[in-house]
Amino acid sequence: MPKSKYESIYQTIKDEILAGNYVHGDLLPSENEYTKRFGCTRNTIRRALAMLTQEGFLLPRHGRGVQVIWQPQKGRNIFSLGGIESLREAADRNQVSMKTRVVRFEERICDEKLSEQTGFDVGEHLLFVERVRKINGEAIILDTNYFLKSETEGLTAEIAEHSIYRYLEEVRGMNITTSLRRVTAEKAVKRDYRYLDLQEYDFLLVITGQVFNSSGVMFEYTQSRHRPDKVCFIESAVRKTV
Amino acid sequence: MPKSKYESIYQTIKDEILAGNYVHGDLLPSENEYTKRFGCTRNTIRRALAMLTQEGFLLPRHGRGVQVIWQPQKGRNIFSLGGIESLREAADRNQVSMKTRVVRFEERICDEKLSEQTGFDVGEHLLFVERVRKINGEAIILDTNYFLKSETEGLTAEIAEHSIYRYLEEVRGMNITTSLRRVTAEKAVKRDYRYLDLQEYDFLLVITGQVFNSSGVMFEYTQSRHRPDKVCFIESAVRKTV
DNA sequence: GTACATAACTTGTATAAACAAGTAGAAAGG
DNA sequence: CCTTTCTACTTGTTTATACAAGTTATGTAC
Repeated sequence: MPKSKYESIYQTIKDEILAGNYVHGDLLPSENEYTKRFGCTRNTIRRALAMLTQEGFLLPRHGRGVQVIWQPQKGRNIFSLGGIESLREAADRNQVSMKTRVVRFEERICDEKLSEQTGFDVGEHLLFVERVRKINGEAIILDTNYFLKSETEGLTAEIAEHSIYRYLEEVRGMNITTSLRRVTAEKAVKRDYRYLDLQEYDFLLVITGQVFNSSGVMFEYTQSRHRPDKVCFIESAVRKTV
Repeated sequence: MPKSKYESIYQTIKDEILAGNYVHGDLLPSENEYTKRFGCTRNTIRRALAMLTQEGFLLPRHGRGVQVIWQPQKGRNIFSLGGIESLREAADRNQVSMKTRVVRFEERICDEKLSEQTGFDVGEHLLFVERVRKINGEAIILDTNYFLKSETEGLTAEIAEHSIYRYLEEVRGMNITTSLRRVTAEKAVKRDYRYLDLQEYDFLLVITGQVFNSSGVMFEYTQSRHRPDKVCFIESAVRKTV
């Protein structure tokens, strides 16, 4: 449950947009109308609207109002880059069935080469998890995670089959706060061919990420390799008018 | 020049981080210290810091302070997905030489199929521009743009060789405000092989975008096809602590 | 009728202030 | 010496208010 006012207002308005209450180009109710409806100040409303703007739902226009520019995408499964969302959460939102198979689950000690790749310190004890994600029956995604061993005590392969994030957040009470992601395209390697239904494709869309918890330590390095026809990543940006 | 206080504070602090005044993990001065330094309220400081957090420079930690988590990347040219930045601007920032060659510059009328792809209305008069970008001598990027003809009167092939955005903003006084971007990986097609130095690669990292001006009309559809070894896109995200 | 001023909206920026909640170190107690 | 308590910090949320600036429609003067 959202704990703050602006978060619950954000969620409410977002739900209304996703439900199709507004068509592309419509103006939202004005900020003042929202203050009456939600019983709060303009600041709080503006904060919620700013989040939705950041995510590409809205286009505020000085003096006129706030326009809804969201339109549902079709064809590919959409994973928004705009927020930290686990694959499980994204799959639920896209209403697709996702099955996870853990193919490797072992402890590793970070060496020079791995440190270069992941950003962990040499000698650090890591938990290495490799998972295949089946979406609607097809093996589409190969997920590789390195977790800081010390922060993931109690994590089992069985839990990894479901949602690791849910475990870390709900059971261990960890707060995942910030992540940095890089998007690249890469040639398929042996492991991709071995585990994924690549069809005619010999390349993958790769999302690499470092995740920080609220203690400020980087506790996860992730690589997510996607068959390119089934996914796309969306992002919105707001240019500072110079 | 930044017109608002929070923008100039944002720029000042960002410059200090990029200049290397703080190393990975350092705490920034507290918000209260910044209010004294910049002579403004905490809200204004927080707004500037929020932007830097959004871009992945900072990790604020409740009760402790704001940690700098930025570290310079190496290897690939980085194009941040976090802001609307033209290729020319990104190239300047990465200090690489970029040459642009216009290979097509013609008027088109939007038909059914093009409308499906770009989101423009059928019958709309469009300006179609195709450009090859050479970075450090290699043809790396194939750029395809469809502009609303009515909004780009006076645009010539010669201007397109430089920066279209600079022209639109400085000469035509247009404000580019919001863009929606999709990231995918796609198989190379004939035109890619014809115009780009693809080397052994047979696929591309593709960024597709719709750009809205401050009048709220979508006035540009962009597709940018990149040889995958030379670029990567980075993005930061902040998870709402549930 | 057309042009211009005006009024009533809208969003954008900034200040000021209060309290909540997390952190860390000093002080006090055993 | 160790533990607990308190205090002084930090960031996080929210209210209230004021004014700036862009848009639109209305009404007035010509």
